[in-house]
Amino acid sequence: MESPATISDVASAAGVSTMSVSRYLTGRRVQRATEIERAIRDLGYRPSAAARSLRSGLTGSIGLVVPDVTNHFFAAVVKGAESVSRGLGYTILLCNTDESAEREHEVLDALHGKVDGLILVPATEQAESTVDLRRTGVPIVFLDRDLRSNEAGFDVVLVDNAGGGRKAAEYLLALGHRAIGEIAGPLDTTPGRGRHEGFIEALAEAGVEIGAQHVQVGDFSKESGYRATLRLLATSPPPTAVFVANNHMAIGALRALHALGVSIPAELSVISFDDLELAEVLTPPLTVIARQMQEQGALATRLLADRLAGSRGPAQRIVMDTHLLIRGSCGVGPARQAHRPRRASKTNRQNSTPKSHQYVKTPRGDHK
Amino acid sequence: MESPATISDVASAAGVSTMSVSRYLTGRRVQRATEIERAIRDLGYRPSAAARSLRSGLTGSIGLVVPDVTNHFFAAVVKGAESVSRGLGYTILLCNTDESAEREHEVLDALHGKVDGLILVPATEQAESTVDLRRTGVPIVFLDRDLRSNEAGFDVVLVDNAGGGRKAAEYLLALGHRAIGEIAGPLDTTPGRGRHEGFIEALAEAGVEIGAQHVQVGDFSKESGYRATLRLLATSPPPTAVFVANNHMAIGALRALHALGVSIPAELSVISFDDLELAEVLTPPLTVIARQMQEQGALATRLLADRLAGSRGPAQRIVMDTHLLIRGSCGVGPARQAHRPRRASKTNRQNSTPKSHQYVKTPRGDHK
DNA sequence: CTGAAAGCGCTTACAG
DNA sequence: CTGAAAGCGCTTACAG
Repeated sequence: MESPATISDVASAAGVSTMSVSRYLTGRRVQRATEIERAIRDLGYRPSAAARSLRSGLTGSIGLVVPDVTNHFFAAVVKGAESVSRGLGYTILLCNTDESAEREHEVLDALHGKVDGLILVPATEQAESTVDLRRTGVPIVFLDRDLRSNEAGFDVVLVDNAGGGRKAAEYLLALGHRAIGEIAGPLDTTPGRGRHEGFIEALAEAGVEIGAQHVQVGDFSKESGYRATLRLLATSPPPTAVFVANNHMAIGALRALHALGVSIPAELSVISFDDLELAEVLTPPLTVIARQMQEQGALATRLLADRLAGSRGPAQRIVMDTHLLIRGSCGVGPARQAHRPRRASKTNRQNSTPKSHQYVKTPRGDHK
Repeated sequence: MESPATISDVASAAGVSTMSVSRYLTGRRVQRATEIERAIRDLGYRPSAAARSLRSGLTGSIGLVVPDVTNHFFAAVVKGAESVSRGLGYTILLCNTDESAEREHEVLDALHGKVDGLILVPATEQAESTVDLRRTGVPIVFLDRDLRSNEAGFDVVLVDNAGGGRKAAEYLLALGHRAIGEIAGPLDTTPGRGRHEGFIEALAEAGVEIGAQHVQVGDFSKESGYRATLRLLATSPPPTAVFVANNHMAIGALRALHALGVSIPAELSVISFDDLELAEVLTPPLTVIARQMQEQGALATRLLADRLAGSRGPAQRIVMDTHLLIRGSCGVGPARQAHRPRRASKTNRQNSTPKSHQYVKTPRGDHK
């Protein structure tokens, strides 16, 4: 394999200086444009990205750091970001942090000097990492999660977490639920805390108290959603409805409910934050708080690109809206079931929940 | 913001030459190691990736080109590749092609000079693109799809598509199905053709013919799976079982069946190639041909890394195994239903399918 | 409009 | 082990 042609090779072949070739490449007017063009084609010349980068200090790349691409939300974010960035001439360097601050640190290290800017879903809200981030020297846009103290003035593209949690609560309340559970995300993350607070606030405003044992905190993983569901069902009395704070925990919750043969919504109403790809073909179809996922990635990318293009001004804080997608996983609660009042049995504890709430393993998948 | 420290700054501060700093950075023995170390820390020195890249001709990055990250299979591949590559010190440049050869061309162009090697899921099998690929000059590993004429000797990491298609067919045959349909992928792609051929071959060996109208070809998208399902159900008589050749078309198929109120597996048995995240909580749980998805990305990355490390030798062709995951979406077919023989009504055409196969829209999600 | 010179920040030979 | 020089392939001023 012969070594690739350089700008000098092109210049010699075209009988001009390297400067003329450089000018031609950047679209400026040159005399011997045709000769240069032919030389480039004949030699198969491609400008060296490394040399350009060294000279200009620019890489033409954007770093995108997410917890986990296999989470459909982040996959959608990546797609939105990739689509916009390609349109603007940037390529995307993708990294997973697996929700680990340590990995995040490694990853930001590995990205140093390889990107002109960063879109980051921080693994932790701790301000400590801010110090590291300022050091990177490149513009950063936070996506979906903020830092606890964002004094550094980073741009952020969030979703209205509190509003989404509130919508979930209000919907369940309107259906007549009063014993309402929550599978919350980590309370030290923006979406975990925001969704939780909006949810709890709306319940409180309606005068509905949620027992401590009805708030089970997970870590946004499927496994934690599964375990939290088991814990929730073991309470006495168990809730008649549950809000699951993200898609992966919802998948875990659905697996647990399926394994236990809990009927949705007859025995438990379920609503999740973020839509699932198969939500509508589940039995029953899952009711969710949805949002525009790809658009969130696209927005963050446009914001970053503006900064890269020199836009100054105060840090932006974009909050995208959520919407309630009513499908079939939430049923009418006790407060609206006049003919079937719910009995609050104070005597029944732990292993002796009321018969109607006993979760027994029943065969599934054999009914039509 | 002051400009970042260079190797010269470190050298001055430590009272040595830039060469000693360079030596120190590459882990070789130096006299004033402690002084250099302190200077690096004090100045917050980070070597310039661009300068290193220009000098060494290496980028420390791998390009990963997939059709669509929001497809769970490719997301898993990305995760596997990212994990392995980070362990080896590479970062991942990710691009989507949206199954378009034109976009693939653009993307490969954008990646030129930014990566040391490429993991590519080619949008098309056409050999024509091979020419372009050789021009890139970097090692390439094909993932999941091969080129029609891979004379160029690229490494490939495939899954046993024909074997998977065969397993699906054999399972449906064993259940007693004889009127079997297929929603195939594009026949000019490796997985599309491979799965189709394995499937058809197994049916032929069993002496079961599949009518032309029972093979509906899609483009691997959800929408095409939806439409193909409608076409399949419009045949007369419709099949009693269907094999869907990928995950996204399976999602589309499930949506169509759900919309039409077709009961699975009573009216139609369904098996898909590639598992779905919610497969087990569907009603009924979906039976699939599964494979190790992340591992496929990881394998391709290791293979590429070996090449980048100088490994020569003939092109490798790794074929990963599939396995049948029996859940609940396939029922017993006519050949094993002695008490309920299936009537082959030659007189019924098109708009007059037998009553038992009339697909009427019925409400869903309200049954337990 | 054009070209000779300098330099972006490193590392690879080459002498000491 | 150490350092002065050269050069990777471009582009930014600077003269003509």
